[in-house]
Amino acid sequence: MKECEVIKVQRFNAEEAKSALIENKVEAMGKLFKVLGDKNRLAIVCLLKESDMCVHEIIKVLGKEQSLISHQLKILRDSKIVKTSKRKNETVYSLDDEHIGILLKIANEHVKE
Amino acid sequence: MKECEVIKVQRFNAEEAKSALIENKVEAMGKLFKVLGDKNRLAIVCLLKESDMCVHEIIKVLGKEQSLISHQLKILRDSKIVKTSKRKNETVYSLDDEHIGILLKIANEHVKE
DNA sequence: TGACAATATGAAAAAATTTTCATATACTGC
DNA sequence: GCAGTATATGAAAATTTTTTCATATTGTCA
Repeated sequence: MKECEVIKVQRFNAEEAKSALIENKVEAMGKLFKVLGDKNRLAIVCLLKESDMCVHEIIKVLGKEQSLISHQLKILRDSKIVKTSKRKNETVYSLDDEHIGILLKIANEHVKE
Repeated sequence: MKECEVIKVQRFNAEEAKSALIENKVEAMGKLFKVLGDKNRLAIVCLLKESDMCVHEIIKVLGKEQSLISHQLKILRDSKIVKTSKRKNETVYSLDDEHIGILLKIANEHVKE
């Protein structure tokens, strides 16, 4: 294969580009985006951005099955996107990290156009 | 079902919460995150953040099949995350939107911890 | 125009994810 | 301890997504 024009012009170094990818932690970022890329999980995260909530309430607002919400909450917990606390026999969920709120804000701006 | 404690305490209104979700354009945001949630697509986006590139070069850096990259580029195009221009018989890809760069930066910070 | 390089695309195969169903666990108040 | 509420979890079913394979399209240059 012949080297393409752009490479020649930019004197682009493939190895360098690839190591830049590693440094950027593409894999971990991809996992984060993937978790936020499910509509139920994202809805949960958006709700929690407004207010902490117990599982029961999330189920009520989203109108989905308890089991489904519980599974998605586990994925969100495992991804360190949400955290929990206990109140009597309820589990209260909240966002774990302020970055997530910012991420939502930027994504929302992108989508607005 | 009995109303849970958190609801009582916060006087939480489910309808209000649900309409907040619509306003936030959860669905569109979810699609954006989903697109960025694939490791190959995200790798492409990270590369393009550093420098515009033709398809050939992307393939070389990522070491994947031409067809796979081409399919993923189409998804990125359709999502308005990347745009193209022509240079002789090559197609040069670049990021379409400055928000994406910011999004990557925030996501990277979240992941760093 | 013909040959080749670069990229795109449709459809099938392979893999991963989401959702449901059944059931388990844990905690509260009596 | 018992009954009931709240939440979690494993595994199967359903669905979606990713990857591959074969082939098509488009542009360049001799």
